[in-house]
Amino acid sequence: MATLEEIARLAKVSRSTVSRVINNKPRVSANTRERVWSIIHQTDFHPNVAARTLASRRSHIIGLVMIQPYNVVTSEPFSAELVQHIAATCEETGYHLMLSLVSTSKPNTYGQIVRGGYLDGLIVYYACTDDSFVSRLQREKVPFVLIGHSPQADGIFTADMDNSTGAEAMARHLAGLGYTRIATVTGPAFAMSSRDRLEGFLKGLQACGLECPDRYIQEGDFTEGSAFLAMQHLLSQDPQPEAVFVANDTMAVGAIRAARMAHLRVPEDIAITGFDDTPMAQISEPPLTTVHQSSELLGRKAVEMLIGQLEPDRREGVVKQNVVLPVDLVVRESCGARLRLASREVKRSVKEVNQTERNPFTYCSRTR
Amino acid sequence: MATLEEIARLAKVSRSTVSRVINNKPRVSANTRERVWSIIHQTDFHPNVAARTLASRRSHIIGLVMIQPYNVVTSEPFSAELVQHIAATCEETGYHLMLSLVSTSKPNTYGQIVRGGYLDGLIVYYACTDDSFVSRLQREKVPFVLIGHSPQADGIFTADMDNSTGAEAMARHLAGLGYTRIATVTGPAFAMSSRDRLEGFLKGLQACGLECPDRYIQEGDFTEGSAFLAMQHLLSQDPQPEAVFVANDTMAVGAIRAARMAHLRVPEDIAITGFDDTPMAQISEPPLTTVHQSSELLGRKAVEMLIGQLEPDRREGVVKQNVVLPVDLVVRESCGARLRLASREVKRSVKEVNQTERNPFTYCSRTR
DNA sequence: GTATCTTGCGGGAGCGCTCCCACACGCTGT
DNA sequence: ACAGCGTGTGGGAGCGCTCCCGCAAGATAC
Repeated sequence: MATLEEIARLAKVSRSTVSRVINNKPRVSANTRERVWSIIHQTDFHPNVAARTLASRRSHIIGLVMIQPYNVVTSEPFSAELVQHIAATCEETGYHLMLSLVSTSKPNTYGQIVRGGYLDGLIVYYACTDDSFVSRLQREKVPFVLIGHSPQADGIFTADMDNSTGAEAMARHLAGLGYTRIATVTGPAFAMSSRDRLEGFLKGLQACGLECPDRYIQEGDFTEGSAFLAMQHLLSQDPQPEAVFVANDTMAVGAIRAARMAHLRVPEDIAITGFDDTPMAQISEPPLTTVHQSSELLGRKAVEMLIGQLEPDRREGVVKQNVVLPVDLVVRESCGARLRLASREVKRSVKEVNQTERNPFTYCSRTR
Repeated sequence: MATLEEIARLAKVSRSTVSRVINNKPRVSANTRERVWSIIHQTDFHPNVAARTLASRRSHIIGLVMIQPYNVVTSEPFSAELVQHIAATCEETGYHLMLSLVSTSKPNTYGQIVRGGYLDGLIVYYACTDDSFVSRLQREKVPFVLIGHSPQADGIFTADMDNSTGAEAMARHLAGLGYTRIATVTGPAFAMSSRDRLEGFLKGLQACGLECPDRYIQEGDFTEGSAFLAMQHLLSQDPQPEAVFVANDTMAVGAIRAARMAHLRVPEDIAITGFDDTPMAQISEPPLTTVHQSSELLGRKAVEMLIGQLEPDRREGVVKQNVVLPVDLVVRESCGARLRLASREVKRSVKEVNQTERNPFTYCSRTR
């Protein structure tokens, strides 16, 4: 494989000049520049990345760290899509993406990944609330962006979906339809997103003058099976809930299955809603009312924020440290209007609170 | 960040000795070895990867190349899982994984990815039948493993699921249940796996003395929507098929939806089967009879085969060039026994052909 | 006319490793 | 006694780049 030296020889210039041409640096005459490029193309020359990295201390590689087993790519379609979009955005911006699965069971991978010094920065997809990894990155001043957020988020860059507002919108939507006994199946407690969704949900209910007793709150782990069990618990309560906000689509499908098994019709006998708007939400029977979040937006934003740190002059506009991306409520058939209509106060409250929203969400009916 | 030099100074030895210790080379006294390791641990030293790569010409990074848009991670859960397992296996074997999405629209990424010379090898996840990328790798003698297979597969390493045998088993299973008018919704024609599945399906029918007229063969593109339309075409045929072999689970769900819309019950009025055994297959109503393939097995095998090429002495046993991994027929509720029983000849044929199988598949009833 | 600046280019010194060779030392064999 | 060998260690060259400095030649200023 060719080297800079060789290209220089062929173009009858020096190594330095070839380097300047390749890196688009000034102080090369148009003539020389063209001659060098032509040789480069002829020989299909690509500079050796290792040498370049060693000399310049920039690898143009960013690492995507996913904590295992929580972020198992496959466990939720949203993660899979996210990876996809992060990879695509990297490719577009001239970076390469290194995929690192960090196991919570053997945390020694930190050194391997970070200290080798060939990653320009990291995107950390960190569902957990524990954050020794994150605080270490912060201490060692490694450039990184956290997907999600952290309790002590001062000084770190984060990009997150607005889980809280999404859940809040859903609670208000259900209240607005006239449901009063509204339960929830949450995600696992260690996940920040679970907490946010629960918090938003409760806040939304409260804004509508409704309450959610503890027995109406069941924890799942984002898998279909866990929701099946959680739902059975909810259905055994007296009185039974009229609507259930399930913290993701996969689990919502499990909840529907449990409802069916108890001979309940959805949405006539019980309303069930999801979160994520995965393809499954459309296919499910009935199609799920859910909260749409854009993995593309999140992925792009995260990469953009990281590159903003790495290349200050490439930064477009002001970069916020903590970005929260808007979500959309998507109304489908899995919850219908209650026969008994919502009380006047609730309606007013729904309307009112919606108007004073910081992160405005749009109601859109996406049916297939 | 520390360097070898510094460690050497602290341990009162030379750079060379530290290097020998780190790389586990012989000719270092136990005493020195221990002293050096202790310093390394104390300082949390990790050798600079770029320098190492430059000097040794081995990066311990392998690239996973996925052709876009066909291999969109998200489009099928199987791909997402595969990526996951490849990444995990790399991590375990001391390699790192670089994720490269190659767009078919701008094929110039080849140089970027391969010619930079910092990838030890590639795993190419290449669903397409076109293979300019592959033949170029072969020409330039880049070590790689192809997931799937290629028409001119001589001299290249491939790992693939036994799509053909899986589809064949499914055809025989349906025939054995007494169905005679069996149709299929195929995957896109450009994908090798689509072709293999169709081929195996037809072969299986033939072995049972059944035929599949062209109008019973509809092409989909592995998405739910495409199968919905394809199924509507099939249902408009006269006579209607009694059973439909759909080339993946996602599409099978779409086919069921179309059947329902035509007021047909599954499996009573029409049997529908899938392929892949994704989580959806269990959740679907009714649960899908499908073909299980292990993304873990495939991912591990591919990495293993690549490392076998990169490090001949690490190779365990004989390495086959073209590995075909077995699949399992999984019987669930989406196809039942036909009222009219299978003819004696068909039964005999099913039994007979199953016994002479090269890649034995197991029948297992996985119900939830 | 000399002094100063600009533009275009070349050469040298690294970046932090690996790998080869040299060399000192203790051991065995004749 | 000395050659021959294996073992532990150090030093130098080099991997293929980038980046700094130096220098020639022309342009501009006084």
